[in-house]
Amino acid sequence: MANTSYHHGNLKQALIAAAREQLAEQGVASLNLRALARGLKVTHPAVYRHFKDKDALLEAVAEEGFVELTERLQAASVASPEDHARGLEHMATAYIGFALDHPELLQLMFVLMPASERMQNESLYAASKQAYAVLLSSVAHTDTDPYISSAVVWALFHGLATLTIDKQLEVLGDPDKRQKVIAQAAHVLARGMF
Amino acid sequence: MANTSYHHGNLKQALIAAAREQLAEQGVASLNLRALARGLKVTHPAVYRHFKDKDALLEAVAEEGFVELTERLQAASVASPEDHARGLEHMATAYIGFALDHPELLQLMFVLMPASERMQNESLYAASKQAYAVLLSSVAHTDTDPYISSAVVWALFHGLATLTIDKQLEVLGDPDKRQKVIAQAAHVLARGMF
DNA sequence: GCTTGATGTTACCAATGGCAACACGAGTAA
DNA sequence: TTACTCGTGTTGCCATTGGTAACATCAAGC
Repeated sequence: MANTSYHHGNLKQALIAAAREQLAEQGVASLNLRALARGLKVTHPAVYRHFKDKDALLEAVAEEGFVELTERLQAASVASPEDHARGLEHMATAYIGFALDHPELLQLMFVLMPASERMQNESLYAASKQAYAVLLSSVAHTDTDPYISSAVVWALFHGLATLTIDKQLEVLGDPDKRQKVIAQAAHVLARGMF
Repeated sequence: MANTSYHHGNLKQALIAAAREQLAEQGVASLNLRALARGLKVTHPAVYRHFKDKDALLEAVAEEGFVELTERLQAASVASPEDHARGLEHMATAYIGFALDHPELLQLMFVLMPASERMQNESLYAASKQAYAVLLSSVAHTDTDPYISSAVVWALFHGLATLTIDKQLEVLGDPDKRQKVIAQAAHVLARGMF
């Protein structure tokens, strides 16, 4: 369809893409539907033909985030299938790399939406489950309860990622030291669990 | 001063307290100045006599949060000064306890405000530093660079706390299993670092 | 060509953060 | 006592934003 016509043609996907852009550039606080619509040469109520409300659009964005996070974790986990310690480091690096590339998106995925809300959106919930599944399989060979181990791994990764975003620790600002922290984290996990 | 008079008497503190309440009960999304003011029998522009804007009020709330978190961590860290592994477990329990008691507050403290903004508020920044200092001192005796070690510890604690809030992991929903995860986390840290 | 359904537009509303001008009232000095 | 002043609260207003309802337009099938 030509975008010169009355109808946009692919407004739904365009909205998600535009939302990701504005999210990355201006943060979630200043993300508003009217600006999105304006950017797409459309009036703002048009959004409601494709999304129930603002949250629904954000959920679609978050879902894309989980898909991408899953891909990165997957790629990292198959990189060194033998060496578990190194595998953990690769996954940690992947997780934090995602956080560095898409800080606002990660916040949206985890914080902006209460988990209860996330679970009511079937496809979003499925996407988040898939990301978790990668981590779960990475500790499947451990002695201890994999659910407990995976919680520890996930928490450490997630904590590193969020602290990196928040710039809470100066250490994580310097890429060199950041990698040392990641290595240390992977080391600690490996020594503590395997 | 009597609260029957034209002037409220202690509006600033009352606002902070009311904000904490509304934060805990309804979440940050629906926290609005007009409702706060209404609850205190005051019109909403009165808020601006005590806080530059909404963010300034939220920063004051966050600061109280950091003070309380610091107290809890401090209490936990002095509980078993000899046994480092047990000390870590106590601190983790304290951190997650705080997250369970004040989930929305913790999110406000870390997520709602970009770190850059936090650092521009001197007393808020100082309060957050103090919380970190407790953790830093808890790994001071380690061989490895304390800044790197503390980053790992902080990340693991923070990750556990945020995942608990998000109810991301079912494991963390059951108090019994939650304690197992905490124990495992402390165990991993202790084995990996000491 | 006419109808129908999907998609966009126009016109509106309520809630909210914030600003400006004014009002009150307690303390101070004459 | 009177008058001045400053801190604090109020009234009235505005712009932005999410959301709804009624109408308009286009594409596709009959």
